[in-house]
Amino acid sequence: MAIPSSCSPPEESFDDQVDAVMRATQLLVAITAPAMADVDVTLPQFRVLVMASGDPSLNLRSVAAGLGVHPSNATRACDRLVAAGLLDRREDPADRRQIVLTLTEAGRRLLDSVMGRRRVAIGDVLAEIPGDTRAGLAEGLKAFSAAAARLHGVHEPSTGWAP
Amino acid sequence: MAIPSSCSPPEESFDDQVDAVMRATQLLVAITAPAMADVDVTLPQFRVLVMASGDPSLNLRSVAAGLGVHPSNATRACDRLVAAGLLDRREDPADRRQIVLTLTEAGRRLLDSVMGRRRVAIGDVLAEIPGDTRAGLAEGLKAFSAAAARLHGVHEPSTGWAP
DNA sequence: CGCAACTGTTGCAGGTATGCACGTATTCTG
DNA sequence: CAGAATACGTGCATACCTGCAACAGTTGCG
Repeated sequence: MAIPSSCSPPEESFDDQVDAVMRATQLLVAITAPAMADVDVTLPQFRVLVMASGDPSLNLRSVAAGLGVHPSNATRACDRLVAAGLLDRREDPADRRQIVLTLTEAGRRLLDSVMGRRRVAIGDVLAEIPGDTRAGLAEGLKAFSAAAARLHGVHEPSTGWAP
Repeated sequence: MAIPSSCSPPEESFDDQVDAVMRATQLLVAITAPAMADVDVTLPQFRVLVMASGDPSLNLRSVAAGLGVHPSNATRACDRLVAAGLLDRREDPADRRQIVLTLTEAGRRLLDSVMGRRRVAIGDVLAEIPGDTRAGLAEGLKAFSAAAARLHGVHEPSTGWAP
C-alpha cells in the first residue's frame, strides 16, 4: 500500500484518487461492454480469444490458468471455439503433449471488430475532454499501466474483460 | 468522434491516447477482477447487486434492461439472489405491478467486500506512481467520468463488470 | 528401461443463463 | 367501464460453465 504522505499540499487525498480510478473503471467498462453485445461468443470464450491474440504459443494449461477454471473446462471451451471456426489447434512439434492454440482469420476479425468498437466508444468520450487534461490523463494512464505490469507479472494477462 | 486537430504540437496523437486508455482499461480489469474470484455469485448476479446498490427503487424491468436480457431471465436471476439471502424483494406500494429490489445486509457486505479488495488493488498500483503524475491522472479520470456520464445517459448504469 | 510428472481428453453431474410463448395481476386510457 | 398497456411469473427447451474422477499419450529423470 505505502500511502504516500509526503505529497505537496494534499489538495486531493489519496483515497479520493483511488475513488476516481474506481469510478472511471466502472464507466470504462460500461462504455466498452456493449461492443461485445452482438457477438456470438460467451465471455469465457472471448477471454480465450484475447489470450490467443497475445500469446502465439498458447496451450490449454495456460487457458485454464488464465480463466481460473479446471483444465477440462478449458478443453471444452476451446472445442467450441474451434467448432465455431474462431480458433485453431495444432500439436506442438516440440512437445507433443501440448497443443498450440492460434486465432483463425475469423477469430482475428471478431476480435478486431470488438476492439474497434471499443476504440470508437472511448474516442467519443476522449474527444470531449480538453487537450491538456487529456494529455495528463494519457500520461497518467501510461504510468499506471507500467506500474501495474511491474507489480502483476510482466506479462499482462490480457483477460478480455467485458461483459 | 470529432477528433480535435487544433491541439498544440501533436506530441502525442489522439489515437495514441485512445490506445493508452484501452490498455489501461484492460489492466484495470485484470487487476480488479480477482476481487470477485472467491465470491459465490455469478457475473450477472453480481451486476444485479451493483445495480441494486445504485438504485434504491430497482425493479425487474430495469434489471432486464441493464443486463440486456429477456425479462424472464431477470426474474430468475433475482430469485437466486433472494434465495441466497443477498437481495430482498417487495411489492411497490405505489404500483403493485412492480417489485422493488433492495440489497440485504449480506448483499451489501458482499458488495463492500469486493469493492474493498478492488480498492486495495488499485491503491497498490497508484502508490507506485509519482505524486504529480498521479494528480494529473486523477484529474483526467474525473473529466473522463464526467464526459462519459454526459454522453451515455446521466445515470451511470453501474454495470458491475468483472470477470 | 521404468517410473514419475506433465498435458490433455472424456464421462458424469449439477447449476446457470438465455430466449420464447403464454398466462396473471395491475394500472392506464379513451 | 372496457380494452390496451405494463410488469411479472411459469413452463419449456437449449446451450454453456464448472468441478471431479478416471484415463491415455508424452516427456524427463534416475
